[in-house]
Amino acid sequence: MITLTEENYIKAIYHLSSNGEKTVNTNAIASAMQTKASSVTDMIKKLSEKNYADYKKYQGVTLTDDGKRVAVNIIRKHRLWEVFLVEKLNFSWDEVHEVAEHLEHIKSDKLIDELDAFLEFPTYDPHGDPIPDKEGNFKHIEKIVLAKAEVGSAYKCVGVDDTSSKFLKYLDSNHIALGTIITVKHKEPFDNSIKIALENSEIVVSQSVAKNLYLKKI
Amino acid sequence: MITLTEENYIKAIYHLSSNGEKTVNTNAIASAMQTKASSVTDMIKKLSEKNYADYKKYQGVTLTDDGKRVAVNIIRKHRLWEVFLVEKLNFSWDEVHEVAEHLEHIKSDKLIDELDAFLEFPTYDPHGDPIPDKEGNFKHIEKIVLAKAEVGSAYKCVGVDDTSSKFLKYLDSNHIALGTIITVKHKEPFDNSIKIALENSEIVVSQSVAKNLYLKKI
DNA sequence: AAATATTTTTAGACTAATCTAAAAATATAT
DNA sequence: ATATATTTTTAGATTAGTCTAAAAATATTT
Ligand SMILES: [Mn+2]
Ligand SMILES: [Mn+2]
Ligand SMILES: [Mn+2]
Ligand SMILES: [Mn+2]
Repeated sequence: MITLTEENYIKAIYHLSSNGEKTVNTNAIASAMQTKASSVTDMIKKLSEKNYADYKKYQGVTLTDDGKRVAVNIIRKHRLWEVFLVEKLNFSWDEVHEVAEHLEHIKSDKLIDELDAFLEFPTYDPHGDPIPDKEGNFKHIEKIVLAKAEVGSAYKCVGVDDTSSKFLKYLDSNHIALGTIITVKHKEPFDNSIKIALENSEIVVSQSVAKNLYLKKI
Repeated sequence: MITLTEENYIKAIYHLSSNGEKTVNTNAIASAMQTKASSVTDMIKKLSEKNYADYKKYQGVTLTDDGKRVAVNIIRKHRLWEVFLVEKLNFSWDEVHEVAEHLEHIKSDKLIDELDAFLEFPTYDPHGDPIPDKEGNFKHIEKIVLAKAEVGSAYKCVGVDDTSSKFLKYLDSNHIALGTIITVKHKEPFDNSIKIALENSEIVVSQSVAKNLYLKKI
């Protein structure tokens, strides 16, 4: 039996290690989980005992194949529920994360497979993140961050790094959504702000915005 | 903050007291919750401190208005999710209970109100049980148990007492569902079995079946 | 290479929910 | 009314997850 808390730690480690590869520090996990390093040490010992993680004292932690499987499955559930909330229950993209954080822990294979079918097997969630299929496979989307885009080129908005309500509402109020076409007009060296052209307007976005918006060249 | 465990106890007390009226014993709760009496004592003390229950030592427990409100809200969520699972995700009525047992604890008013609307405000769940509305109101359905039905009369099947998978599958295999028309043919005094007529068949059901099937005279 | 700073782990304590075993209260039978 | 049985409560442990404070290991400066 795997507990809800273990699942959340495994998911955090997975995200911090960019897909289960590189080792993750205790402090990084503590800050991601909003807890203390001592709690993390206890938990990674447990995950290691249960064979979800490999861990050597003071050397950080990586997920085992079992651990990665668990992580990807929770991410699959999280993202499918997010699609459900937006597509069927009139949630906006800035409202779904918190609820999905809980729904992702409901344990029923039939539930999630039927939900997947009901939603017609979506491949991306409302934030542009790919949804793993039943076997855990998903394609890594080709994307760059706005901060690295080149002046003069046109891009399509395909995702966000920060999924906080604040950031998503900022995008809403500036008429930026997934699929929006953006042309980079000017990069200001002084503060790294960027002037971009949308369909009917030109706006200047700050460096923090530019680092959190994912684009694909078109 | 109310915990998942507290919610489950409150729901159990509500069901055992037939809608929060009469007092409920420690042992009854223990057996409903599949736990020990000593654990129940601890929990009802806590519920009492949090003002969800009234409790005097050795005298059993009743729910406060707050406790009843919590119970009805969980029941509303449980039954709405059951409808969702059957109507949208191809679950059968014997598969929904376990999953709904978990989904009922997801805390989001928007989620449940939008789900209610998405399902077009259903008034009964897949087992014939009424679904409380947002304010907690629901009508008590007029119904009798098959064991008390009169020979010669015709009834409509409107609910079940036992919602176990075993019983529901038994009904499926005998072509009895909500809405099925049943005519009582004979009551056997020897073992209290009952011969009933369905649309195209006559079957004999045992006393245990007769005590768990709810009917409405037509 | 030693001193200092940072990170990580340990030790010990706390809360929620559970358990077993024993004590206390209540109910039932003689 | 007394003895017996049943129910309920208490006392003391246990487990999961968390915390603070101190110790140990590792990393960074000088
Ligand atoms: Mn979560
Ligand atoms: Mn998402
Ligand atoms: Mn439950
Ligand atoms: Mn039901």
